[in-house]
Amino acid sequence: MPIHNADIAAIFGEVADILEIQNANPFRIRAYRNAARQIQGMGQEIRTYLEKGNDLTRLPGIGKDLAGKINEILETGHCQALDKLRKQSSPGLIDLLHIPGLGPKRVHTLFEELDVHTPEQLLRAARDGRVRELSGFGEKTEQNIIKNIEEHIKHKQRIKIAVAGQYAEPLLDYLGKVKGADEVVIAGSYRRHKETVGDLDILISADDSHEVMEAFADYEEVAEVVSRGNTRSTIRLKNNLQVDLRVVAKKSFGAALHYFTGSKAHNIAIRRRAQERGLKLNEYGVFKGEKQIAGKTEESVFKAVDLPWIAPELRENNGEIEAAEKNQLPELVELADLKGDLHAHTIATDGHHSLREMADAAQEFGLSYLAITEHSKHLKIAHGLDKKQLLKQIEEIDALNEKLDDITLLKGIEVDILEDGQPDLPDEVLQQLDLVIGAVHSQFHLSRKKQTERILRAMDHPCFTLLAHPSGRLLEQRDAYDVDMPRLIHHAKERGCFLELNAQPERLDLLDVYCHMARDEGVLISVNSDAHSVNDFANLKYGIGQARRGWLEKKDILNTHPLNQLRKLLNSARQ
DNA sequence: GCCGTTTTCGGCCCGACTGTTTTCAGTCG
Repeated sequence: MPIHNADIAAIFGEVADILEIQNANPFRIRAYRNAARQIQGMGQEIRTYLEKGNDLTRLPGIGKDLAGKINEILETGHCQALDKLRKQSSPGLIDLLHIPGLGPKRVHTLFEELDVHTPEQLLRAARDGRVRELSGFGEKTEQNIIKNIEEHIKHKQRIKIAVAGQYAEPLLDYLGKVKGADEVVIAGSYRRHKETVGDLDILISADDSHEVMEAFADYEEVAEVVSRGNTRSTIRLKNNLQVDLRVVAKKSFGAALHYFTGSKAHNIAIRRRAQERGLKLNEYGVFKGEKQIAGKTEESVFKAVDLPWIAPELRENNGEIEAAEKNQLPELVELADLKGDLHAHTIATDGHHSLREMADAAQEFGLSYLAITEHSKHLKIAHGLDKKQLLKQIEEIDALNEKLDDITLLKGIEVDILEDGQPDLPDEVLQQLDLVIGAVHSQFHLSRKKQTERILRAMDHPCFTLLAHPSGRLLEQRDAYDVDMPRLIHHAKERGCFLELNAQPERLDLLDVYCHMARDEGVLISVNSDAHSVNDFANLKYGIGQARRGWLEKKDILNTHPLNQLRKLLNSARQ
C-alpha cells in the first residue's frame, strides 16, 4: 500500500490533536501541524523527493525527529508514536476539540471530570446541567456548548468562493455606505482567493467604530450576533456563514489588512521577522518601542521588515518570503492578460446557448478567441457528439467565423479518455480540429497506476493538446481520482502538450501546488471557463485567482497569447 | 519538535472578546 503525502499529513495532524488534548507543549503541537502542512503542500510525493536523493531535514519545519517518523511511516505504514498516543486517548475527544468554544483545556476537564468522550455524551451532560457544576464553566458556557454541538452535528462546511462572493459583495456595499466608514475590504482567505472559505473577514477603517458596529449588527441578513466589541464583532448570517468584522483607525489600516488577510503561517513568519529586527508587529502597526513606524499601508508593513509587497495569493509561508527577500517574486497573471478561452460548450451538447450567443458573450467579455469543445459520444448524459455531429459543427463554425469580426471561434472537442487511454472519436475527425482536450469522465476509481497510465497513453495520442480538469475533483462532492500528478506534469513537458486550469468554482482544477510545479517544469497552463452558458466567462476570475495562488505569470499561461501565437503553440503540440 | 548574524539552550506572534471571575483563563483568529 503506497503511502502518500496526505497519509503522512493526516498522521501528524492526529498526533497534534491528541497532544493538544493532553495539554502538551503548544510549540511541539505547532511543530506537528507545521510539518503536516508542509508535507501536504509539497506538490511532489515525499517518496519521490527522497528517491531524488533529497534530505528531509532540508524541508522547513522538519528536523531529525520528524524525518525519522516520516521514514518510519513510509516503511511500515505506521507511526509508533501515534499508536501509543491513541491508546491514551479516545477518538471522540478529537471531535470535541473541533467544536467551536472548546479547546484543549476544556476538553481535558470535561474528560477528566465528567468522563465525556464524544460530542453526543457532552450534549447529554450539558442538557442534564452537569457541565455548569464544573469550576470555570457556568450556565452560559453550558448553553453555548449545547448550541455549538447542535451546529457541529449539522456540520458547518466551508463554502465555495463563488458562493461566498454572493453574500460578501452585498454586505460590502452595505457597509461601504455606513457613515464614517472609510475603506471597506474583505480580507482572509477570500482575499487570498482560496477555493473555499470558512468564514468572511471584513476590515473597515473608521475613526469612530460605534456606528459601523451598530450597522453591522443591524444588517438584514443577520441571524445572530455571536460577539460584539468596540473593534471586533462576529455575526452569523441566515445562511449560517460567519462574518467577522474588524474596525481600525486609518493609521493602522495596512497593518490590520495584513494581519486579517493571513494566512496564519505567513503572519507568524512575518512577525518573527519583525521581532528579529527589534520591532513589534501587531494589527495596529509596526512599532519600535512605543513608537509606530509603519502600518498605514500594507507596503509600509512589508518595507519595515525589509521586503517588497507580497500579493495575498502567495501568503502561505510557502517560499514567498524567501522569494521576496531575493526579489524573485513572480509577476502574477491578471484577468486582463487572458486573450481567449479554450473550453466551452453550446446547446449542441449540454450548454445553454448557441454558437453565436457564446461567441458574442466571449467577445463582450473581452476575449479575442474562443474554442468550442463539446463532449464526445461516450458521455451520453451530456449528449456527447459522434463523428457525424462533430463534422457538422465544424462546418457551422467555419461558416460563423466568416461573419464574426472581432472574435475567432476555434474548433475543438472535449473528448472522453476511455479506460484504455484511447480517445472516444476516430483520428480522421480529431485531425480536422484546432485542438483536442482530453478529459476523464468515467472510471474514477481505477488504481493509481492504471489511472496514471491511462492518462499518459491519452497524452501520447498525436492529436492530444490539453488535459482538462486534471484531477477530476468536485469541491464538496467528489474527491480527485488517484493519479500521479507530478508524473503527468513531467510527461506533459516531454510530450509538449498542456494542462488546463478549469475555472469552474466547483472544480478549480489544476490545484495550486501543481500549477507551481508545472511552472517549474515549464508546462503551459490554459485557464479555461468550461463555459456552459453566456454568463460563465465570469468564472475566469476564479481560475485566475487559483493560477495566482500557483505562482503563475502571464508567460506561464497558454491563453494569454494572441491568436497567431496561440495557433503556433497548438500546432506544436500536434505530432 | 524546530531552530540558530544572541547557534546546542531557550526561545517560539499577538491581541480581542467571553464568561466566570473579583483579576484572569480559555478560546479564537
